[in-house]
Amino acid sequence: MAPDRKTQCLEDLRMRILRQEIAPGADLDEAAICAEYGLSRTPVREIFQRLAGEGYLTQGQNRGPKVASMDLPVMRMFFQTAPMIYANVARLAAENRRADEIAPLKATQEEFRAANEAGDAGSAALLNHRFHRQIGEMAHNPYLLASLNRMLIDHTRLSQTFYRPASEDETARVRAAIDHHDAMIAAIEAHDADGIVDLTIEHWNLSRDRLERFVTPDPLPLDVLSKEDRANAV
Amino acid sequence: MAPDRKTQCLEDLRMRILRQEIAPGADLDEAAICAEYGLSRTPVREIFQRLAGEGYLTQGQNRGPKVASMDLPVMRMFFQTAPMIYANVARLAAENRRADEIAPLKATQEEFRAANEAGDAGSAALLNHRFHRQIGEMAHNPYLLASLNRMLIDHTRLSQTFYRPASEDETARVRAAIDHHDAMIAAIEAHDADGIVDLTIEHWNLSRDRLERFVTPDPLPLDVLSKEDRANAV
DNA sequence: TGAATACAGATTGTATACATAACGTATCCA
DNA sequence: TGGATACGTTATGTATACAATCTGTATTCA
Repeated sequence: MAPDRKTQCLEDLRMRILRQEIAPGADLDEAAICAEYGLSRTPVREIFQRLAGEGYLTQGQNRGPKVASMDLPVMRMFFQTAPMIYANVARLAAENRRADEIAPLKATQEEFRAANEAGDAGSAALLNHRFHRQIGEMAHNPYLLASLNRMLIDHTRLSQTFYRPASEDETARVRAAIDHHDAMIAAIEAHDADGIVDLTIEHWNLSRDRLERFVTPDPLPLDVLSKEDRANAV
Repeated sequence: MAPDRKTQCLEDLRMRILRQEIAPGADLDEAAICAEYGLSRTPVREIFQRLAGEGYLTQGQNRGPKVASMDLPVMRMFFQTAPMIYANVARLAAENRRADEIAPLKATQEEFRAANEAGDAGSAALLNHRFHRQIGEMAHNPYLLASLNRMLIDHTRLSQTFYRPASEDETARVRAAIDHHDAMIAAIEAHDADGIVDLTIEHWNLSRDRLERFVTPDPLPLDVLSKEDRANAV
């Protein structure tokens, strides 16, 4: 069916951007995507418009779409803004959630847990994204949801770099994140607004630590490279 | 030129929605707009996509675009969320504004002042919108800007109902709002973050009072309608 | 040699024709 | 008379052809 291919294309692009399979700043080849999904230009361009509206892409005049960049000033804003948005969204979710929204959240969490146990880092990051987006929807606040969704795009893209196979230390952090999610579900279900704010801050701090650890890793030992090695290294 | 008509159409639609010339919840007639602006369906549909991304419209499957509605639950969220977003955006604007962004803001403010002095309520509301959007851009925070722009859409639409010719009392409030803007410009220019937060909260409180006054007006005097009048009134 | 310009190819924007799906209406049958 | 169904109309989605714009390259002239 035609609409299936279109939906497929839309979701694929979102996923490929979130997984950094298409890098920030890269521009998309309209013709190639048309060919890949067997769609004509019209629906593909519509998809681009939509993704631009969601913050995945940027579009210039007479210029192909580019994947939204993640430069330093924006990253600073990300770290500055995230806790406020996350905490407020979480509070509203606990206050305003509907009963029928709990089950889908739990389902996502189980998939998230399974992906982590299977060591599938890419899927885990995507499921983490879905988990937090679902909480965002439970807040029933369209204004904050707009911010949240944009933050999650960048958060997930950043995560791609560190959800990958890692040390024993990192596995412990992943386990902690999973536990946070479980506790957050319970708090939302119990309408515990204050509880989920604390949990969210804690969860954010964990995530921020991992991100910072990636951005500023331990420096290389100073004496590892001999003079010859450096000469060969270019 | 063709791109002119397209830009014109885009901006006209934004304006007509903000002024409530097209009511919340109303659906747009694609064919009529094509005819009105001499455009084919393709660019018009592109405009719809764009406006949907910005939050002016909502689009369903196999269903024409509708102007974003403003129902009670969303309005509650509006009042709950606005001060937080406005205050934080203002703070960031004071911290991050570039020198060349001050002049355009002042220009808008002068237009705003002129529109108010001319008694042009509709234009004043639109210029107020532009003023606050410019502050949003000066924050250089794409995440919060997404929230802010959505808030401003609804804020401006709500304003339409009360910027109209009013009592002496109301003119005083308009003057206060203008003064706030002047003070806000000065604070941003001086990088006075704390100052602009206070100003923004004050400005919001003024706006909120006017909105609440409109939503819950003074009740009619109980003894005005005689029994006969009431009989005729239905 | 260097810069400017003109051209060719590719990319993006627009118009139109066609396909498909939703909607209202009228007709038919129980 | 009530409801259901079939049909025609309208509206929405898609494909394709054409127009305009941009980009890189080669050629020309100072």
